[in-house]
Amino acid sequence: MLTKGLEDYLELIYQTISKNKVIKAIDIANEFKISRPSVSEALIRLADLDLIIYEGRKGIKITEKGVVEAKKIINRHNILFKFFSEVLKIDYQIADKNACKIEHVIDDEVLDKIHQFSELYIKNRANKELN
Amino acid sequence: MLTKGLEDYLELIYQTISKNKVIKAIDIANEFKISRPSVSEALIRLADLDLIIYEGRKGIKITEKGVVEAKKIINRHNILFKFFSEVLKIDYQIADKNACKIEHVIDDEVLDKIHQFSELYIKNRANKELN
DNA sequence: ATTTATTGTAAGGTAAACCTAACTAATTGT
DNA sequence: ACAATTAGTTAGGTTTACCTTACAATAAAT
Repeated sequence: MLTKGLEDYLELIYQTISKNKVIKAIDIANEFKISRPSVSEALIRLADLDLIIYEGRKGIKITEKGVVEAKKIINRHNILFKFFSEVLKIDYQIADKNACKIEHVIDDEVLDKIHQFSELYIKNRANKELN
Repeated sequence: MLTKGLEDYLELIYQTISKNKVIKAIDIANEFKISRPSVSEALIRLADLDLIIYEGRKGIKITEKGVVEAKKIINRHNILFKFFSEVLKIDYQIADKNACKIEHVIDDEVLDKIHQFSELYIKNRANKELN
């Protein structure tokens, strides 16, 4: 299973590549304020798990499996972020920071309920405002 | 700062003592499925932080400071548990398990909002049912 | 084209939170 | 009372996720 750190790195890799940008090991080091050797190690681990293809300076590519995994993580993040910011009206930065921490520990069953609840709540609120 | 593990152990110590029961190192080991030496070490650490008074076989006592800290943790747990079980209608066991994990990472600001939201939501639902 | 700066790797270290095995002290059963 | 069991400690080991220092390879600047 993927650790919190690896999930974070994969998330950033996917998001960067999605924007047609290139991501390098040093970008991950800077983003998460960890050393270059630690990133090196983490990337090798992600490659061992077939989530990325890592060829050092030649670049970082994400695999099919990596995309699936990254999307799962981002989906968790987005559900939590939406609930925090739109339902609870929490400031974006704090909503994001907490989504980032909770996305690694919450069970799918709970996440699904939050998702359903959020959608319903936001829809109902919108209907109410029409009257 | 208290780590996840130490928070969990302190929580159990407080809850057990609150019920006028005696808690021993081995109870903590059994509850969390960790070894006796690991508990020994953790209790020394909690004592170093002035959260408990630990005298080996003579027993574990909780300090004023420990009570304050434990109550904070339990409060977080209860807020999350109530939200999960009463608002989201999640099964007790899963609600408890997730509260247990999230209580260690969530920010106070988010917790407060969840608390307010839960109370309001439950109250409104009760009023609706009266009509 | 060389020098300089940047990026990545290798080697080895640290701290946290666990572990096992072996020992000691205290409690319990007969 | 004393043997057996239980509880806690000591000593030393493992794993994970970091770190620093030093080096190698590539890219950029002059």
